[in-house]
Amino acid sequence: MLDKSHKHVTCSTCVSRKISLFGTFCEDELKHLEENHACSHYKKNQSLFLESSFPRGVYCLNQGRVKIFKRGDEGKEQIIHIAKAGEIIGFRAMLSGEPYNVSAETLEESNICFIGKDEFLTMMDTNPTLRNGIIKELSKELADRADFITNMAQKSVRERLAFALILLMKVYENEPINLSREDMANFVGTATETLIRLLKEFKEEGLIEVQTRKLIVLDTRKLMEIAGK
Amino acid sequence: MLDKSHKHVTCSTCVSRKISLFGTFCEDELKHLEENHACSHYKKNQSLFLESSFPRGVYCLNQGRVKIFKRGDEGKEQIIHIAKAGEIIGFRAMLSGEPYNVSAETLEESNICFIGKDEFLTMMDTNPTLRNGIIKELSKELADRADFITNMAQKSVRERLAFALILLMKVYENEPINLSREDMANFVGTATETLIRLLKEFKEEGLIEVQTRKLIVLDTRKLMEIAGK
DNA sequence: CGAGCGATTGAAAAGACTCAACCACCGTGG
DNA sequence: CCACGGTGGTTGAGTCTTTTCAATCGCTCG
Repeated sequence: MLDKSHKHVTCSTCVSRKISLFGTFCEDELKHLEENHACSHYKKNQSLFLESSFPRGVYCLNQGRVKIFKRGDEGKEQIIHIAKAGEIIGFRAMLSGEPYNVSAETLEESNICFIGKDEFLTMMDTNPTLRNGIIKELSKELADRADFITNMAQKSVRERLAFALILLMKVYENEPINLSREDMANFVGTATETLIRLLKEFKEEGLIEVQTRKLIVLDTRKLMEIAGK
Repeated sequence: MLDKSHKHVTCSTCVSRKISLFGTFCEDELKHLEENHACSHYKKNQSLFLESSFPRGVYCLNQGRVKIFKRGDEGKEQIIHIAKAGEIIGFRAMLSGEPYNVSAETLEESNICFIGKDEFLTMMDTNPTLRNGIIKELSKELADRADFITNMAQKSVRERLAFALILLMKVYENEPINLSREDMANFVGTATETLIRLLKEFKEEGLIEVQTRKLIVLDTRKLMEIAGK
């Protein structure tokens, strides 16, 4: 595993380059970024940052998946988002000037680069495209969260699970969805037992296929119907 | 009411000036803004914009209160936010480049100024303070919504109501909270009947005082305890 | 004064949660 | 190589919260 932890990804070839906010960087900017970031390997279930601590920079997820969550009163996690390769993590708190409001933890082995606060803010100041990209990103997420709130408030657990599975398909792209039942329950916002019972129903209805932890969606259309609008 | 509708508020004296994102504007900017906005009077329950329509500018709430909400599958409203005097409304969708994801409607008579899209975007481009203020605002709201989601997912209706009342105290400042039971239920995310029963409990416990529609919080501390962290 | 809408109450049903027990798989150490 | 322990997954039963539906009340506005 040590060799993996030293795996070096140049910013020019990094996935985030293609997908993310850094997509429009020119050669010079890339070179600069290259020199000012630290890439490291994370094991499964490693923490990137904790709620209420102070941001020192942003994380660029090159490979792997990361859950963004918040703990409720009784310590139960509510997963707000699951980030996949190419996403930049943790810039919201940094831009708000407040401590983190959520925690982030890897769901699997991951390669993640760290870009310091000053570095990132300077880039934002000097690169209007990046800046606008970030503003757009923030606004879109705000819209997503309004949807999330409405779903939570008005949909049944069954509907929310169907919705969550559709979201998870995008997170896992062509791979099977691979999440612990507890994490999945904490994403849907329900008890683990309830989640398991509903997965069983979906399986019996032929909507999904389950192998232990792994889960494949068979009938997206039907799931969408269940999920509602 | 016609005279009211012609009430003219200069940008220099507008409440939004003091509170909002425009707080740092210099004389020139204010003069410019003054010339390029349209101020109008809204009656109660008038719509500012509808979900899925396209933004043409932003609204500056000078006087009154506005609910920002989204309709779920069955048409039930989920209130995401209640804006009070001084807030700027509707810039998220404008910045995301997508149609509105929520609707906005006055809860009472209001004075609201409209600033066109180009106008607003130009201001953002030329005024870094405004720009940073907006970025900060977006980030903070994102954090608030993560809290909102977690509350919805994990708290009981009773806890959520307590929490909502505390938020509403801030929205209504020193005035009594004045919302229809239905709106309040749609803010808390519950059925109207459930909301009414819980309000009755709170009244019996001496936490609030109720006069028909109007509601005064008597024991904030206790409510906070009920609301939890 | 009457219509109508919002507020309120009651009763029953449904959905989801909790708790407790049990199972199955996996890696470890003997 | 196998027994062991532990974690995560699963099931069942009972309980509680919340919703739903139906009916009533009461105020306000024509």
